[in-house]
Amino acid sequence: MKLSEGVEAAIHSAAMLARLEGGATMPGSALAEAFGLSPSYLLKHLQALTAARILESVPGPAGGYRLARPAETISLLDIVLAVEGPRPAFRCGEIRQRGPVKLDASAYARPCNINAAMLRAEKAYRAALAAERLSDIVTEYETQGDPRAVAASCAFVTQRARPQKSTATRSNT
Amino acid sequence: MKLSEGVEAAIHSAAMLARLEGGATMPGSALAEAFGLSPSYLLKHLQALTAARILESVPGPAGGYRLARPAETISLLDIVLAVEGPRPAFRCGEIRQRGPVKLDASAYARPCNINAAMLRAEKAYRAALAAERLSDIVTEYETQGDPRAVAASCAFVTQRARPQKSTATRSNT
DNA sequence: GTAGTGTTACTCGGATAAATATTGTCCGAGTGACATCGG
DNA sequence: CCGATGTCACTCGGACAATATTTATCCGAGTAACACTAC
Repeated sequence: MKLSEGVEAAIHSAAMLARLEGGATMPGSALAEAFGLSPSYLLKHLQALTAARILESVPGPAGGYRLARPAETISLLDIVLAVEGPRPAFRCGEIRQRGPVKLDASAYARPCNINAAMLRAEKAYRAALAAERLSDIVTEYETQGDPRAVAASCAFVTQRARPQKSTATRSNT
Repeated sequence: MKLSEGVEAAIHSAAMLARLEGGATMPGSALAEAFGLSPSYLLKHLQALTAARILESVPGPAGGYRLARPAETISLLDIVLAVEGPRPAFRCGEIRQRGPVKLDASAYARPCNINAAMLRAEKAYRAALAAERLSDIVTEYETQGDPRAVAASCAFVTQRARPQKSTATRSNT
């Protein structure tokens, strides 16, 4: 039972993107720099999130990624499934039928008890993941997190964010 | 989130061993044959279960494996942890500290919110797995399972089981 | 007939290769911003 | 001075290796049963 390493990066990226405002975007390279990851690899997971309709990608200069839905409607389960795939962790291979004893197919009509038990547990896992909303994660972080870390990440977001339609301050030339 | 293939084999093997009576044992080769698996590979997982004090191994002829504890005290969590390892699926790499922003270590004293959320969900998963006792699995199987399949597996167990101290029937000779 | 003894076959155990999935990297296509040129 | 246009740099997207984990296999150590021999 090993969870992909990229899940952590995906959740952190989504949490940072959730702090953007007004449809602003942030390039994947900035996210990779924020977490000390190789940009090319993080892109792979961001693409998976985009394919799952969790993120939106804006191409071109001043482009980047942005949440496709409000953070309130995104759960950790959505992110995990997008990165790891929708298949359950325990996949019953029906080894009970592979023995030397050959029975009629009707004898295996009932699902495997062991598979059912494992899926029950996994259902509880997914329910717990679904209960963890991205908005709660961000709120909890901004509220209970260390003020210095929050300020630093907020500054990073402000610095690297790309407004939706070049509303840049343009202080100088 | 992919669960090892051997977990299924381990649980099925444990469930079959739970149906033995009076300290009888069953060799790993019989278990492998029952599920159509390569004996050498199944042995690896049975060894893991033995190392975790879930199974007992009896060497020599007429030897084999046997539950080390009553089935009521064995949960699916025990088996999963024995095969997959005790480490949690989500392992926080503290990527929040790997960014270019260097803060004092005290800023990261509080645990990562994302890690905490993932561990909460995994805690629910483990609790659900711990609630699934091996004895319940076996009872449910014998009660609600297809009678033909139950009879066949019971016959297999009776045929391949090795009594504890050669109490063989010795009908002829 | 009984006890002792050597052999034998069967078991588990750990160390060793192959296959697969994950991780990491690279290059190409697309797009909007910017500078330049013309009116 | 304003607009159109061409160039460019930056972005994402998918295809290609390297590594780690999982899967599968083999060979060796140990043990108790079995057969044989001696008494």
